Amino acid sequence: MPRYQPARIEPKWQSWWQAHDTFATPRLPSGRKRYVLDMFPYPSGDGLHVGHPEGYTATDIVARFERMRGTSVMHPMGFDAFGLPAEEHAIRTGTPPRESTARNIETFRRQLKMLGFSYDWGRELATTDPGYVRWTQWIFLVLFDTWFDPTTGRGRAIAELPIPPEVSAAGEAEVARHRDAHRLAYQSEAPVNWCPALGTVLANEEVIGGVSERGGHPVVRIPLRQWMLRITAYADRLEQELEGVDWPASIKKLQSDWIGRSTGAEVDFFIAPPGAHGAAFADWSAARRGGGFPQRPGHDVIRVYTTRPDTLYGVTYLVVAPEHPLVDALTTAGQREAIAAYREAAARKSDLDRTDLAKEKTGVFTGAHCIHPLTGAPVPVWVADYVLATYGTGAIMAVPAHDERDWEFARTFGLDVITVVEPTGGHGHSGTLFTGDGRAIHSGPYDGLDTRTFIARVGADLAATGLGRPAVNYKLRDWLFSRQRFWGEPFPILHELGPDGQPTGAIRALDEGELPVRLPELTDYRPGDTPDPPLARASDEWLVVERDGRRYRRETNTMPQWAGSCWYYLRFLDPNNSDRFVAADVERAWMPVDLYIGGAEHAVLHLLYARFWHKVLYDRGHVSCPEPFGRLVNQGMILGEMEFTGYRSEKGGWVSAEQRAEADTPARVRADQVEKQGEHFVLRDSPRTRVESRAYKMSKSRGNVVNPDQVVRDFGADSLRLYEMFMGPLEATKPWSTTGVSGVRGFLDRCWRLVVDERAEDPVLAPQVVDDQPTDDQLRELHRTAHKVTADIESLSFNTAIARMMEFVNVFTPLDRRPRAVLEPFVTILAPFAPHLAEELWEVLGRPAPVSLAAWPAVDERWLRDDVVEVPVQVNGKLRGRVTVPADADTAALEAAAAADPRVAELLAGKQVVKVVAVPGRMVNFVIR
RNA sequence: GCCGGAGUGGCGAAAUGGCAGACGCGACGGACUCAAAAUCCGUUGCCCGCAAGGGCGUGUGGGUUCAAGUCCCACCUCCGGCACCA
Repeated sequence: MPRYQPARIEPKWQSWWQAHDTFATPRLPSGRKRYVLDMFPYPSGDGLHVGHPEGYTATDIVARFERMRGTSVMHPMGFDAFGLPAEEHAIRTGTPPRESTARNIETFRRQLKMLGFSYDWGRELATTDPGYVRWTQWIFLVLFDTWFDPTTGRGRAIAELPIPPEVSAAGEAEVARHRDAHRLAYQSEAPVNWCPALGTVLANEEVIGGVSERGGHPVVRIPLRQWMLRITAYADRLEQELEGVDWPASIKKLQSDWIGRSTGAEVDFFIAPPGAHGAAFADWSAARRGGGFPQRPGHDVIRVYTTRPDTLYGVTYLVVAPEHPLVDALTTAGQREAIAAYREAAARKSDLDRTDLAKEKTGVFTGAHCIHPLTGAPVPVWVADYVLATYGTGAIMAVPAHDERDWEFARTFGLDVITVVEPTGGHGHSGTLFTGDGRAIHSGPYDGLDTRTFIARVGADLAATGLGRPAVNYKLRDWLFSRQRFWGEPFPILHELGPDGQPTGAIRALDEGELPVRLPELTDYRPGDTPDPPLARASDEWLVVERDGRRYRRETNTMPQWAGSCWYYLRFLDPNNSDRFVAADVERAWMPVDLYIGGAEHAVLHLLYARFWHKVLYDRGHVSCPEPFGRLVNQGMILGEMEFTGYRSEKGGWVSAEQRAEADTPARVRADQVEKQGEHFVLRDSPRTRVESRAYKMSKSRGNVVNPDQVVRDFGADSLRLYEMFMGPLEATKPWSTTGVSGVRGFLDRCWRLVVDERAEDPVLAPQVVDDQPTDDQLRELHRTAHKVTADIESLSFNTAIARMMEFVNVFTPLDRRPRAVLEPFVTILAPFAPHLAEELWEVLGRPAPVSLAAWPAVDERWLRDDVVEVPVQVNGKLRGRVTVPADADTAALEAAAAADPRVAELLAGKQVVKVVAVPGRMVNFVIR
């Protein structure tokens, strides 16, 4: 019976922990605190994937380790439960999303408990809980009540927004409009991918080649009223405050690139009226000289944004985006038809397709010209979709000699190229592409200036003459925050209805006390014929409300899935608080998160959105720190098992992998049918046939998905945990290997036999476990293991920590007398990694449960030092011998001992020793001639 | 195209500029067994050699250094991300 049986001991200790509330966290920490957080999962219908336990085991080891060291540990888990799959399942089957979500959560919870994670389950939450939604909506109201004050760089209450006199003079409604236009949560008409055939709005990634991914129906981009969050106001802080957080440099860079700050200038180009434009331009420039550069461009100019105002003299044409508001006004009669056709084609393409077709530039001449602000020369205006309406001003000045895109466009359409920058130290050939910095030529008064000086000077000159101004732009766009979907948080917003039952355009926020706004009961989740969200079909009972004698219609969009995950780390601290989203003292005591582990797929969006919300809450005084996440680590992906793939021709014969043709079909080859030959694997029976070897991402279609339930059944939860940590570095991508799991299981079996008598009927101590005083060597082994494992957990190097424990077991397994005084501390070291086994061994050793809260062994430095060390002796850098010397032997002693080694002496005989390098405790090298 | 990351035994991997391959898998040999499994012990980078020993070896080519998997330069391959942001 007492073989190591995870199926018996794992459920036993899971129930014990649950019954004893072993991992319950107090409201406030005492002493040192650690907030150890996992990115919570979306509870999909497929259940847990082996990728989940990787990060979860890593944090669990850290949490358990810290607890054993007396740290107050916050280690919660919950579910990111709103989202599309549940809704699509509902459309297919009619099951309400709330039901399928509840079922999926149950599965996830069971699986997470089965793996023995030490979460405080009393803090579990789901983003779909009404008690959670309430506060998500409350935070939305905070965003709605906040404007960004550029003078202080902070968000402030909307009541503090200065109202210009002309606005207050225009009346109450105008003041409201002014406020609405400055809120961090605002409405705008943004283009969306609308698929009439499917009756739904699609995400960009659901549109391929202008048609829907599912069904291949045409998709058009239509403007639709949307909720936006003004994340761009925080762009600078989101970028700059990355400096203070302990994140991988690559993730910081990813975020910084995503924010994409660029500096340059905006310049206005006067639109030449047909006919005599000279005089009009002169008047216009004179007016600008006096009046300055207007805040918003009038209808008489095209405003462009450029990062290279030093190339102004090289402008040969302008381009406006197809959606640019002035296109109609610009287009001449002769070009009207061509422009209309072009714009319609552009509307059919998603942003993704536009960029996909990057090779071939397209565009149409509008027939209009602008006047170059510095030279007065006419410049043709084109419409082309290589210019994005959503970036900068939606219009550019084209400098084909110094911009690759403009260069390609100009070559396609035979437009002029004027060289105005030449590389410093050489002269560029006129009419070629040069995008680097250099020295100005053909640039009037600026000739000879280097690029940087030119940019500064022309910026000042443009500002002085009212023709332009320095400007900053971001790739980051405001966050499109509404979805035309059912399964998300409703907005706590009402739209006022006029006497005719139509919206007046006025909106009002619900009071805090009215939250949460619950989702209405619907029987049908299907999309309709219009882009109206499903909630628009709710009964009037839900939809229409009266407040203060006025009628309102509820907002029928819902929030995107990101909303719930933007602040869950705060709610975990105080999940049942019904007065506040988190109590202030609790927040101050636990925040920020000390260790945050999750997949790299959230490197940009989730982390950026959460940081944005956090900063707004910080500005408004609701949280105490500006950044939510201190140390961030991305676990790597776990791939399927390594596969060998051969190729067969149509006739059925093998084709070597490097010669395969399109028509050849791949075939799985078993590992025992191949062998390595040089760089490649070949078929054993046909050594000239190469086969491909690699591991693939796990996917249902490939059939290489590993199911954690199955692994637990076959090997136990502790084996799964330990294997995932032993596979390699946490952050690396690594292939699954079933034999690897069984190897780790073998180690746990050996741990078991180290302590337990396998031949006895009951779990009793092995006869080898004795009360002997441990020897010095045994203590050395123990303390070194403890020392190494401690350091490795702190650096998240779990694979080497486990290797060290294996060495320990290898040392003690052959011993007939194993001192309890060494085994007991070892069991505590094992506990964070294989907690169920450790609890069972602890019990067999007769110690009071739980080992999970036992003290982590103290390391005695004394046992880390060696008395004697063996150092390598090199001659000319080649290893020629080893000598054993006292650990504290100095350079001279070391050199003498090395020279005395017979083999070394032989090699040195008759040679001239040019130099000796002796590093105490490490090595000796004789350089001879 | 741009930006990351990675290339080390048959495989997963380890290695503050100082003995390359710890640890695990696999393989081979041995003990136990009627036998097998399990377990325990041993061997295992490649080549030459009976051995002692020697040579080669961390994607490729150069460089720095007494000493390079590790630092520098150039290149190749694979993986991931971004992709007309003016």
